[in-house]
Formats: sequence, structure tokens, C-alpha cells
Amino acid sequence: MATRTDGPTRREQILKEAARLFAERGFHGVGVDEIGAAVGISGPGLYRHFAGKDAMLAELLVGISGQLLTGARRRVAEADGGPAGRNPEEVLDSLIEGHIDFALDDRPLITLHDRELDRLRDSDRKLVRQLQRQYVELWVEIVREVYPGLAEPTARSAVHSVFGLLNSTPHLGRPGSALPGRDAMATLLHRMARGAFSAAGKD
Amino acid sequence: MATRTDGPTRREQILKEAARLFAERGFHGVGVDEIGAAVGISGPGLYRHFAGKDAMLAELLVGISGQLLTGARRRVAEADGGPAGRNPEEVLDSLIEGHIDFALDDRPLITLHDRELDRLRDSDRKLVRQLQRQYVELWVEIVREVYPGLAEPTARSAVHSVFGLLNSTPHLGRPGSALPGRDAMATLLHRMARGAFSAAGKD
DNA sequence: CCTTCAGGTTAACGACCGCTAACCTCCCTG
DNA sequence: CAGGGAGGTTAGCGGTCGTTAACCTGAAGG
Repeated sequence: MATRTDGPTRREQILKEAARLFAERGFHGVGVDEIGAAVGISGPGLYRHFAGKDAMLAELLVGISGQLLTGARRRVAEADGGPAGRNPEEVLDSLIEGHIDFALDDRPLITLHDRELDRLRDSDRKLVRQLQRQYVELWVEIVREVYPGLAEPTARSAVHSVFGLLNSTPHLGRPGSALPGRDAMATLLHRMARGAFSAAGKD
Repeated sequence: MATRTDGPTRREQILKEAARLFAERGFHGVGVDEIGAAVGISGPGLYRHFAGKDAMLAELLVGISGQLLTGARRRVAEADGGPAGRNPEEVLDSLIEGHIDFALDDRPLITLHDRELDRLRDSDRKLVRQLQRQYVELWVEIVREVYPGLAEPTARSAVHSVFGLLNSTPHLGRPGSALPGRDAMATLLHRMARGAFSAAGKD
């Protein structure tokens, strides 16, 4: 029983490279030949692993949305399991931390996530939208526990705005322009997110 | 001398519709026939007004970047002209207000602005990048006057993040989900932006 | 040793897309 | 009232792209 001696699957290689290329040049801006070349095979060889170009994008987006939602649910459950009942502030911090890790470590995916959704087939798009909506609602619930004064539509807008803030990292300068290291960036984003929520919460 | 009795120019109509379509489906996802159809002419008729599809995108992006920069410079100059020398807090508020107006009133343009930059010819892309950089540096300067403790790279990252926050409005739900009205939204975004900067400024 | 099959290859097809060519038709103006 | 340019039209070309077809190959298994 050879447990985990293999590297990443071919499928996984393809998905990773496809994500990078889609994020860089847009779904319609990338040809299947380029995706193939990026993993060392060429063009139609991809069809041994995926039904088509659309299928790759669909799997990427469903995967991202699902991963975000699953991670968030786990974090909420962990906090709820604590001895003193759940502390909303801690849960919110944990959600923010999880989202930041994702944004910093999987930039191409975060980019795709809110950029190429409309290229999906109807059924896939509905699924992704549903996962995204559940993720947002989970945040809204926690935010309203921390800031009870917030009306629901306001809280939802605030959550979307903070997502915009946290997802802004891919837009940072490519050249050697000295930017904060990963940990400093995570801390900065976390503080700013809390500051933004706090300002929204004071009516 | 018929001053301004005319409606918008053909060119302006085309640019507006092209911006909407590019924002909705991506530059490569829109055909020239669709852009033509959106203004009531069909396909190649566009070439009486533009050298090509690329030229439309270029004009849009250069226009956006220039407008943002010009508006920001005007706001800084107005504040500097005041009797008591410039008040950095007021200038920052003015910059935020200007950016929010733009984000709320020209959503398609804001979307294009950080999404389709890489589809430009080298020279155009350099120009847009230069305009964007000047806009950012102008913000960074003001932010560091309000929060002197902020190191420059940190301030620049904070500015980018706040742009992400302010530009998040296009991602808000399409359906009838009750969302705040325009003015309430502007106020909320403004408060959150200030809150985010304030949190970034406290080391 | 023969078979099978996963995972490649190249060739090619059909659709689409950006753009040009050629032509038409008002409307303005000298 | 000629004529010319602004602003359309349709037909079609050349290239690209996603996908399929047909074929090849090396390794596993009975």
C-alpha cells in the first residue's frame, strides 16, 4: 500500500496551470494548446483528463467555492466547540484569517473566483453561486453577532466590501517594489478588515 | 451656435456599450458584431469610428485612468488652496469621496480598470500603468500625512487594499436582494475606508 | 506472449472572429 | 445642382480555436 509517495496527479497539474493562465489572460484569452504546453503535453491530450476547456474552469470554481465554505464552517464549528460557548469576535478573526490565507496562497484562484464566473454553464454557475452565497451568509451571521446594530443588508454589503479588500492582493505591483512580507501583509490585511467592520458597525 | 443640444456622440455611445459588454463578458468574450448591435449598427460599421476593437479598450482604459488622476489632483489642489493650509484629513476624505462616486456611477469602467489591462498594446499599457501609479502615489502621500507612522510600502499596500474595498460594489447581488441605496452605500464605503486606514495606521 | 488500456501523438474539421473591400445613400455645401 | 464626404451596408478572407478522429506506444496482467 504505497501511501502518498506520488507527486501531484496529472489532473492536478493541469488544473493548477490552467488556473494560473486563466487568471493571467482570462478564460477566453488562453488556448488549450497553451494549457497543454504548460504541463508538457500538447493540445488535445488534455481531453484524456477533462471533457473540455469549460470543464476545467467549472472544476476550478466549484472547488474554490467549496473549499472556502468548508473551511469557514470548520472554523465556526471549532469555535463553537469551546468550553465557554462561542465568542463571536474569535470566530470573526478566524474567518478573516482563513480568507487571508487563501487569498495570499492561492492568488490565481482568488482572481478567477470573482472574474470568470459568468463563463460557466448554467448548472455549474448556479452551484457556485449557491456555495458563494452560503459563505457570505455565514460571514453575515457572525458579523451581526459582533456588531448587533448592523442591519442585514448593510452587513452583507460590508462583508462584500471586506472581501474586496482581502482579495486585493493580486493587484500588487509585480516589479521589485519593496512590499511587505507575507506575514506582515497578513497582519495588515487582518487589522484593516477589522477596522473596516468596526467602522461599519458604528452607526 | 447650437450649444449642447446634441445628445451623446456616436463614439461615446459605442464606448459606453463596449465598456458594459467588456465588463460583463470579458474583452475576448465580446464580438464586434455585438458591440455594433448594442448601438443599432452592425459589425464593421464600428470601423468608421475606431481603428479596431483594441482601440476601443485602449481609449476606455486611458480615459478612466486619466479621469481618476485628474479628479484626484483637482481635489488636492482645491484643499491646498484653502486659507489654513491643507488639512490632510479633509484631502483624504475628498479623495475617498471621489473614488466612491466613480465606483458607484461607472461600475463597468471600474471593473475593466483592473481586469483587462493586460489586453492592451505595450505602449498603451505603459501609459495606463503610469497614470495608475501616479494616482496611487498621490493617495500614498496623503495617507502618510494623516498617519505618519506608516512606512511607505505598508501605506501603498493599504491604499491598494482600500481600492479593493471601494471597487467591490460591482460584485453586489443582482437579484432583488434589498441592498442599501446609493447614498447609504457611499456613506458606508466611506466609513469603512476610513476605518481600514485608521486600523492600518495604528502600529 | 498476447492483449488491453491509459495516455499520448498529429491531422484536420467546422465554427467563429476581427477586419477589409466594395458599394450604397443621404446631407451638406460651393 | 453637381459632388463629395460621413456613415452606413453586405460579402468574404485569413487566421485562430475547441474539439474529434485516427493512430501510436509502453507497461501491466493473465
